[in-house]
Amino acid sequence: MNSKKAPCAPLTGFGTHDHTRCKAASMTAAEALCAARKLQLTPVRKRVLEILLEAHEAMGAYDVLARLAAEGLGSKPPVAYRALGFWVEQGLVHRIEKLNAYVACAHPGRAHDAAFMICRDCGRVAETESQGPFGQSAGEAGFQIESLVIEAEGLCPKCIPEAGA
Amino acid sequence: MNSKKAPCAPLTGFGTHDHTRCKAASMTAAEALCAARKLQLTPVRKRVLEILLEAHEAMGAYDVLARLAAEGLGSKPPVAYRALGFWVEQGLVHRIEKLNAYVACAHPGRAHDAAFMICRDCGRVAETESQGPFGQSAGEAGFQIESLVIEAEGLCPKCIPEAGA
DNA sequence: GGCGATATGTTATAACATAACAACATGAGT
DNA sequence: ACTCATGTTGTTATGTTATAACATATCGCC
Repeated sequence: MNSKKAPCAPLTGFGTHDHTRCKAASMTAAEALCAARKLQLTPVRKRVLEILLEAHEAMGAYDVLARLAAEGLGSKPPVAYRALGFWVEQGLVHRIEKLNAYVACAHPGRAHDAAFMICRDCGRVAETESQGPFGQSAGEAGFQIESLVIEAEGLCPKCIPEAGA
Repeated sequence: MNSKKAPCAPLTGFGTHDHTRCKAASMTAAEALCAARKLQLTPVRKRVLEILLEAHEAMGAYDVLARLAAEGLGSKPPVAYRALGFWVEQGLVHRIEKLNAYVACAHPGRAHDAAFMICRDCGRVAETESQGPFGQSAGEAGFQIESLVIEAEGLCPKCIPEAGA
C-alpha cells in the first residue's frame, strides 16, 4: 500500500479542490431540489448527505449509520439505508456497486449517469460523467436502459509506482 | 412482471441459441485454458463451471453452493466462493456487481472486459463485449484501469410492454 | 519418506441489506 | 378541534452475501 487515507479525497478527478465550497454548493443544490420536487429535507436526510459530503469519499452504509448514531439521529440499519436510498433516488448520492458503498455526487443538479474510478491502493473514488457509446450498442440489441453502472478499478495517479507519489 | 423465468435464458444477446453446444464449447475452452496455464481443473471447479453453464443465467454464490451440496461436493460457503473466484480470475466467469451474482462468460477464450444488460423484469442477463471510450477519459485523468465493470439495468426486448412479448 | 505447493473441509463471524410493523408528525378537508 | 391520509422514523428480527483463520488432504518431486 502506498498512501493510506490522504487528507482530502477529491471526487472530481484525483486532484485537490476547495472542499468547503463544494460541500456548501451541494447542500444548496439539495435544498433546491427538495423544494422543487416537494420532498422533505428532514434532519436525518440532511445529516446523511452532509456526512457523505464531509467524508468526501465512499462510505459504507454502516459507517454512515455509526455517525448518525453518535449524534443521536438513529442507530438501526434501516434509518441509514432509507436516507441513502432517498438520495440515490434523487441522484445526489451514487452507490458504488464494487464497494457496496455510497458517495455524494460530484455534479449535483445535472442529470447524469456517473462513471467511477476506484483506486485499489488508496481506496479513493473519482467520479466522471459517462459518455460511453454503450447505450448505443444496447439500443441496437433492443435493450431499454434505465440505469447504467460504470466502475473502473485500478491505480490513481498518486498510487502508480513510477509516476505520482 | 411479464415473463418470469423463460425456459432458456441466453447469454449472448437476448435471442435463443444452441445451449448444449455452447456449454460443451465452454467446457472445452476451460480445459484448454487450465492446461495452458497449468491450473488444476478439479471436480469442484469443473462442476461449478458446469452449474453456471447449465443454469445459463446469473446465480448467487449460495445458489451454486446449494447445487454443490446436493451433489456432495461441498457445503460451506468458502467452497463455492473459492471456485467462483478461481473462474473469475481466469476470466471464464463474470461477477455481476448489481446482482451479487455470477455468470459463465459468453465469450470464453477471448480476453475482454464484459458489459452486461440486466432485465429488471425477467431477470435475464445478456453479455456484450464492451468497447467504450471510457478507458480513454480515464487515461486522460491519469488513472490506470485494471478492470472495468459496465452493467446496464432496464428492460430486455421481451419485457418491453409494446414490443417483444 | 519428507517437503512444498495447492486445494478442500470446517468453524466462526463479519459485512451488507431488508421485511414487517409500531409510533409519530404533518397537512388537508370538514 | 377531529380525523384521515400520507410520509417519515423507530425498532425488532432476520435474511443475504462474504471472508478470516485454521485443519486436513492430495499430489508431484527430490
